[in-house]
Amino acid sequence: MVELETERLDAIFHALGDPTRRQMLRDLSGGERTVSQLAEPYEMSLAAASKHIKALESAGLIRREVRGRTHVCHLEPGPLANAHEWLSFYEAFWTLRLDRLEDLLRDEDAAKSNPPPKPEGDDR
Amino acid sequence: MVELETERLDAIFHALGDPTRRQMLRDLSGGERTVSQLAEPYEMSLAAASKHIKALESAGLIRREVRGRTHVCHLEPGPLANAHEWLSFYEAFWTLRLDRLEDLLRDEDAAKSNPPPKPEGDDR
DNA sequence: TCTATATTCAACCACATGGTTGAATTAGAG
DNA sequence: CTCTAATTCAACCATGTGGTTGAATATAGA
Repeated sequence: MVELETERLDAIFHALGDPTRRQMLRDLSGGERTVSQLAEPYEMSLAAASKHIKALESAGLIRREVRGRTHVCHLEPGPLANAHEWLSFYEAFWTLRLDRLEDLLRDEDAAKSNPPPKPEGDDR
Repeated sequence: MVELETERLDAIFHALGDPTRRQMLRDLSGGERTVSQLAEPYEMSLAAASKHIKALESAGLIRREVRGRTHVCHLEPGPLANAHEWLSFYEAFWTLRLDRLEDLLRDEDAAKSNPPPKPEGDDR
Protein backbone atom coordinates (compact mmCIF):
# COMPACT_ATOMS: atom_id res chain seq x y z
CA MET A 1 0.00 0.00 0.00
CA VAL A 2 1.03 3.52 -0.61
CA GLU A 3 1.25 5.10 2.84
CA LEU A 4 0.48 8.47 1.33
CA GLU A 5 1.86 11.36 3.31
CA THR A 6 -0.80 13.41 4.93
CA GLU A 7 0.27 16.69 3.35
CA ARG A 8 -0.42 15.34 -0.07
CA LEU A 9 -3.94 14.29 0.90
CA ASP A 10 -4.49 17.68 2.52
CA ALA A 11 -3.75 19.42 -0.76
CA ILE A 12 -5.80 17.00 -2.84
CA PHE A 13 -8.93 17.12 -0.71
CA HIS A 14 -8.61 20.84 -0.22
CA ALA A 15 -8.39 21.34 -3.96
CA LEU A 16 -11.47 19.18 -4.44
CA GLY A 17 -13.38 21.15 -1.83
CA ASP A 18 -14.14 23.98 -4.21
CA PRO A 19 -16.86 23.77 -6.87
CA THR A 20 -14.96 25.89 -9.38
CA ARG A 21 -11.98 23.58 -9.19
CA ARG A 22 -14.10 20.43 -9.40
CA GLN A 23 -15.79 21.86 -12.46
CA MET A 24 -12.43 22.64 -14.01
CA LEU A 25 -11.40 19.02 -13.55
CA ARG A 26 -14.65 17.93 -15.14
CA ASP A 27 -13.89 20.21 -18.03
CA LEU A 28 -10.39 18.81 -18.38
CA SER A 29 -11.80 15.30 -18.55
CA GLY A 30 -12.90 16.29 -22.05
CA GLY A 31 -9.35 17.01 -23.16
CA GLU A 32 -6.69 19.61 -22.69
CA ARG A 33 -7.67 23.23 -22.14
CA THR A 34 -5.80 26.50 -22.03
CA VAL A 35 -6.02 28.74 -18.99
CA SER A 36 -8.44 31.09 -20.73
CA GLN A 37 -10.59 28.19 -21.87
CA LEU A 38 -10.75 26.89 -18.33
CA ALA A 39 -11.58 30.33 -16.98
CA GLU A 40 -14.21 31.16 -19.57
CA PRO A 41 -17.30 29.63 -17.88
CA TYR A 42 -16.87 31.63 -14.68
CA GLU A 43 -17.79 35.15 -13.73
CA MET A 44 -14.54 35.72 -11.88
CA SER A 45 -11.47 37.48 -13.20
CA LEU A 46 -8.79 35.62 -15.10
CA ALA A 47 -6.41 36.16 -12.20
CA ALA A 48 -8.84 34.45 -9.83
CA ALA A 49 -9.26 31.49 -12.18
CA SER A 50 -5.50 31.37 -12.54
CA LYS A 51 -5.21 30.94 -8.79
CA HIS A 52 -7.63 28.03 -8.86
CA ILE A 53 -5.59 26.45 -11.60
CA LYS A 54 -2.47 26.92 -9.54
CA ALA A 55 -4.16 25.20 -6.62
CA LEU A 56 -5.05 22.24 -8.81
CA GLU A 57 -1.55 22.17 -10.16
CA SER A 58 0.19 22.25 -6.82
CA ALA A 59 -2.08 19.46 -5.61
CA GLY A 60 -0.78 17.52 -8.60
CA LEU A 61 -4.22 17.20 -10.12
CA ILE A 62 -3.31 18.88 -13.37
CA ARG A 63 -0.15 19.38 -15.35
CA ARG A 64 0.67 22.47 -17.36
CA GLU A 65 2.50 22.64 -20.63
CA VAL A 66 3.64 26.07 -21.76
CA ARG A 67 3.20 26.40 -25.51
CA GLY A 68 4.38 29.78 -26.53
CA ARG A 69 2.30 32.33 -24.72
CA THR A 70 -0.51 29.93 -23.86
CA HIS A 71 -0.51 27.45 -21.01
CA VAL A 72 -2.20 24.18 -21.85
CA CYS A 73 -3.52 22.12 -18.95
CA HIS A 74 -4.41 18.49 -18.77
CA LEU A 75 -5.69 16.16 -16.14
CA GLU A 76 -3.21 14.28 -13.96
CA PRO A 77 -5.26 11.46 -12.54
CA GLY A 78 -2.79 9.97 -10.05
CA PRO A 79 -3.82 12.04 -7.03
CA LEU A 80 -7.48 11.38 -7.79
CA ALA A 81 -6.63 7.69 -7.60
CA ASN A 82 -4.93 8.33 -4.25
CA ALA A 83 -8.01 10.05 -2.86
CA HIS A 84 -10.20 7.30 -4.25
CA GLU A 85 -8.01 4.72 -2.60
CA TRP A 86 -8.07 6.56 0.70
CA LEU A 87 -11.86 6.53 0.61
CA SER A 88 -11.92 2.87 -0.32
CA PHE A 89 -10.79 2.07 3.19
CA TYR A 90 -14.34 2.88 4.26
CA GLU A 91 -16.03 0.98 1.49
CA ALA A 92 -17.11 -1.81 3.81
CA PHE A 93 -18.94 0.74 5.92
CA TRP A 94 -21.32 1.78 3.21
CA THR A 95 -21.47 -1.64 1.58
CA LEU A 96 -22.27 -3.92 4.47
CA ARG A 97 -25.09 -3.80 6.93
CA LEU A 98 -23.76 -2.48 10.20
CA ASP A 99 -24.55 -5.56 12.20
CA ARG A 100 -22.39 -7.61 9.87
CA LEU A 101 -19.56 -5.10 9.90
CA GLU A 102 -18.37 -5.90 13.36
CA ASP A 103 -17.99 -9.56 12.48
CA LEU A 104 -16.12 -8.69 9.31
CA LEU A 105 -13.65 -6.51 11.15
CA ARG A 106 -13.07 -9.15 13.76
CA ASP A 107 -12.46 -11.78 11.07
CA GLU A 108 -10.01 -9.60 9.18
CA ASP A 109 -8.12 -8.87 12.35
CA ALA A 110 -7.92 -12.50 13.22
CA ALA A 111 -6.60 -13.25 9.75
CA LYS A 112 -3.87 -10.65 10.04
CA SER A 113 -3.39 -11.22 13.76
CA ASN A 114 -3.26 -7.45 14.12
CA PRO A 115 -4.81 -5.53 16.99
CA PRO A 116 -7.47 -3.76 14.97
CA PRO A 117 -10.42 -1.85 16.25
CA LYS A 118 -8.08 0.98 17.17
CA PRO A 119 -6.20 1.74 13.94
CA GLU A 120 -4.62 4.84 15.38
CA GLY A 121 -1.73 6.21 13.41
CA ASP A 122 -2.88 4.80 10.11
CA ASP A 123 -2.89 8.06 8.27
CA ARG A 124 -1.46 11.38 9.34
CA MET B 1 -25.94 8.70 -11.24
CA VAL B 2 -26.84 10.79 -8.30
CA GLU B 3 -26.30 14.38 -9.40
CA LEU B 4 -25.13 15.33 -5.93
CA GLU B 5 -25.56 18.98 -5.15
CA THR B 6 -22.31 20.82 -5.13
CA GLU B 7 -22.70 22.23 -1.63
CA ARG B 8 -22.74 18.76 -0.14
CA LEU B 9 -19.51 17.82 -1.92
CA ASP B 10 -17.95 21.10 -0.82
CA ALA B 11 -18.56 20.23 2.81
CA ILE B 12 -17.45 16.62 2.44
CA PHE B 13 -14.18 17.36 0.66
CA HIS B 14 -13.47 20.30 2.90
CA ALA B 15 -13.95 18.14 5.96
CA LEU B 16 -11.61 15.54 4.50
CA GLY B 17 -8.98 18.19 3.77
CA ASP B 18 -7.76 18.28 7.36
CA PRO B 19 -5.50 15.60 8.84
CA THR B 20 -7.05 15.82 12.29
CA ARG B 21 -10.48 15.15 10.88
CA ARG B 22 -9.27 12.31 8.66
CA GLN B 23 -7.61 10.75 11.66
CA MET B 24 -10.80 11.08 13.65
CA LEU B 25 -12.66 9.21 10.94
CA ARG B 26 -10.00 6.52 10.98
CA ASP B 27 -10.45 6.30 14.71
CA LEU B 28 -14.22 6.02 14.37
CA SER B 29 -13.80 3.16 11.93
CA GLY B 30 -12.85 1.16 15.01
CA GLY B 31 -16.17 1.81 16.67
CA GLU B 32 -18.02 4.58 18.44
CA ARG B 33 -16.06 7.16 20.41
CA THR B 34 -16.99 9.95 22.78
CA VAL B 35 -15.88 13.49 22.11
CA SER B 36 -13.12 13.26 24.70
CA GLN B 37 -11.94 9.95 23.31
CA LEU B 38 -11.76 11.46 19.84
CA ALA B 39 -9.92 14.51 21.14
CA GLU B 40 -7.45 12.61 23.31
CA PRO B 41 -4.70 11.95 20.71
CA TYR B 42 -4.27 15.61 19.82
CA GLU B 43 -2.38 18.41 21.45
CA MET B 44 -5.13 20.90 20.87
CA SER B 45 -7.76 21.99 23.37
CA LEU B 46 -11.02 20.12 23.72
CA ALA B 47 -12.85 23.10 22.27
CA ALA B 48 -10.73 22.92 19.13
CA ALA B 49 -11.35 19.20 18.74
CA SER B 50 -15.02 19.83 19.33
CA LYS B 51 -15.01 22.20 16.36
CA HIS B 52 -13.45 19.54 14.16
CA ILE B 53 -16.11 17.10 15.24
CA LYS B 54 -18.77 19.66 14.43
CA ALA B 55 -17.28 20.05 10.95
CA LEU B 56 -17.43 16.30 10.41
CA GLU B 57 -20.95 16.23 11.71
CA SER B 58 -22.25 19.03 9.53
CA ALA B 59 -20.67 17.38 6.51
CA GLY B 60 -22.74 14.35 7.47
CA LEU B 61 -19.67 12.19 7.99
CA ILE B 62 -20.47 11.34 11.58
CA ARG B 63 -23.57 11.15 13.69
CA ARG B 64 -23.76 12.09 17.33
CA GLU B 65 -25.82 10.44 20.01
CA VAL B 66 -26.13 12.28 23.29
CA ARG B 67 -26.01 9.82 26.16
CA GLY B 68 -26.36 11.69 29.36
CA ARG B 69 -23.55 14.17 29.54
CA THR B 70 -21.36 12.40 27.01
CA HIS B 71 -21.72 12.66 23.24
CA VAL B 72 -21.03 9.42 21.43
CA CYS B 73 -20.00 9.67 17.79
CA HIS B 74 -20.08 7.10 15.08
CA LEU B 75 -19.18 6.98 11.45
CA GLU B 76 -21.82 7.85 8.87
CA PRO B 77 -20.43 6.35 5.68
CA GLY B 78 -22.93 7.70 3.13
CA PRO B 79 -21.07 10.91 2.26
CA LEU B 80 -17.82 8.99 1.96
CA ALA B 81 -19.57 6.85 -0.61
CA ASN B 82 -20.68 10.00 -2.40
CA ALA B 83 -17.14 11.33 -2.55
CA HIS B 84 -15.90 7.96 -3.68
CA GLU B 85 -18.50 7.89 -6.40
CA TRP B 86 -17.60 11.39 -7.51
CA LEU B 87 -13.97 10.32 -7.87
CA SER B 88 -14.98 7.16 -9.72
CA PHE B 89 -15.91 9.34 -12.67
CA TYR B 90 -12.18 9.72 -13.27
CA GLU B 91 -11.34 6.07 -12.77
CA ALA B 92 -10.80 5.52 -16.48
CA PHE B 93 -8.15 8.21 -16.44
CA TRP B 94 -5.88 6.41 -14.05
CA THR B 95 -6.84 2.96 -15.29
CA LEU B 96 -6.43 3.22 -19.02
CA ARG B 97 -3.43 4.23 -21.01
CA LEU B 98 -3.93 7.75 -22.29
CA ASP B 99 -3.77 6.88 -25.97
CA ARG B 100 -6.68 4.52 -25.51
CA LEU B 101 -8.68 6.99 -23.48
CA GLU B 102 -9.46 9.22 -26.38
CA ASP B 103 -10.99 6.36 -28.30
CA LEU B 104 -13.04 5.32 -25.31
CA LEU B 105 -14.47 8.77 -24.84
CA ARG B 106 -15.32 9.07 -28.50
CA ASP B 107 -17.08 5.71 -28.44
CA GLU B 108 -19.10 6.62 -25.38
CA ASP B 109 -20.16 9.87 -26.94
CA ALA B 110 -21.17 8.15 -30.14
CA ALA B 111 -23.22 5.65 -28.16
CA LYS B 112 -25.11 8.41 -26.36
CA SER B 113 -25.26 10.59 -29.48
CA ASN B 114 -24.00 13.46 -27.39
CA PRO B 115 -21.89 16.27 -28.77
CA PRO B 116 -18.37 14.97 -28.25
CA PRO B 117 -16.13 16.56 -25.64
CA LYS B 118 -15.07 19.59 -27.59
CA PRO B 119 -12.54 17.94 -29.84
CA GLU B 120 -10.56 21.11 -30.19
CA GLY B 121 -6.94 20.47 -29.45
CA ASP B 122 -7.66 16.79 -29.31
CA ASP B 123 -5.34 16.03 -32.17
CA ARG B 124 -1.64 16.67 -31.68
C1' DT C 1 9.55 47.22 -34.25
C1' DC C 2 4.97 47.88 -32.58
C1' DT C 3 0.78 46.08 -30.88
C1' DA C 4 -2.31 42.85 -29.18
C1' DT C 5 -2.95 38.44 -26.61
C1' DA C 6 -2.18 35.14 -22.80
C1' DT C 7 -0.95 34.79 -18.41
C1' DT C 8 1.05 35.85 -14.00
C1' DC C 9 2.32 38.95 -10.17
C1' DA C 10 1.58 42.12 -6.38
C1' DA C 11 -1.08 44.60 -3.39
C1' DC C 12 -5.16 44.73 -1.29
C1' DC C 13 -9.78 43.34 0.94
C1' DA C 14 -13.56 40.62 3.22
C1' DC C 15 -14.41 36.60 5.22
C1' DA C 16 -13.45 31.73 6.69
C1' DT C 17 -10.59 28.67 9.38
C1' DG C 18 -8.24 26.70 13.15
C1' DG C 19 -6.56 27.67 17.24
C1' DT C 20 -6.73 29.81 22.12
C1' DT C 21 -8.96 30.86 26.89
C1' DG C 22 -12.59 31.41 30.17
C1' DA C 23 -17.36 31.07 31.24
C1' DA C 24 -21.81 28.51 30.68
C1' DT C 25 -24.55 24.23 30.49
C1' DT C 26 -25.86 19.76 31.67
C1' DA C 27 -25.77 15.56 34.05
C1' DG C 28 -23.67 11.85 36.96
C1' DA C 29 -22.00 10.99 41.79
C1' DG C 30 -21.36 11.62 46.72
C1' DC D 1 -27.50 20.06 47.29
C1' DT D 2 -22.97 20.25 45.84
C1' DC D 3 -19.01 18.95 43.43
C1' DT D 4 -17.07 17.37 39.40
C1' DA D 5 -16.90 15.71 34.64
C1' DA D 6 -18.22 16.25 29.59
C1' DT D 7 -19.12 19.33 26.39
C1' DT D 8 -20.29 23.58 24.13
C1' DC D 9 -20.34 28.63 23.68
C1' DA D 10 -18.42 33.20 23.06
C1' DA D 11 -14.91 36.26 22.32
C1' DC D 12 -10.74 36.80 20.43
C1' DC D 13 -6.51 36.24 17.36
C1' DA D 14 -3.37 34.91 13.49
C1' DT D 15 -3.37 33.06 9.22
C1' DG D 16 -5.41 31.28 4.96
C1' DT D 17 -8.63 31.70 1.12
C1' DG D 18 -10.99 33.53 -2.70
C1' DG D 19 -11.84 37.45 -4.85
C1' DT D 20 -10.59 42.20 -6.89
C1' DT D 21 -7.68 45.60 -9.78
C1' DG D 22 -3.68 47.31 -12.12
C1' DA D 23 0.93 46.54 -13.60
C1' DA D 24 4.40 43.30 -15.43
C1' DT D 25 6.04 39.65 -18.58
C1' DA D 26 6.43 37.15 -22.65
C1' DT D 27 5.16 35.78 -27.11
C1' DA D 28 2.52 35.91 -31.58
C1' DG D 29 1.55 38.51 -35.46
C1' DA D 30 1.39 42.73 -38.53
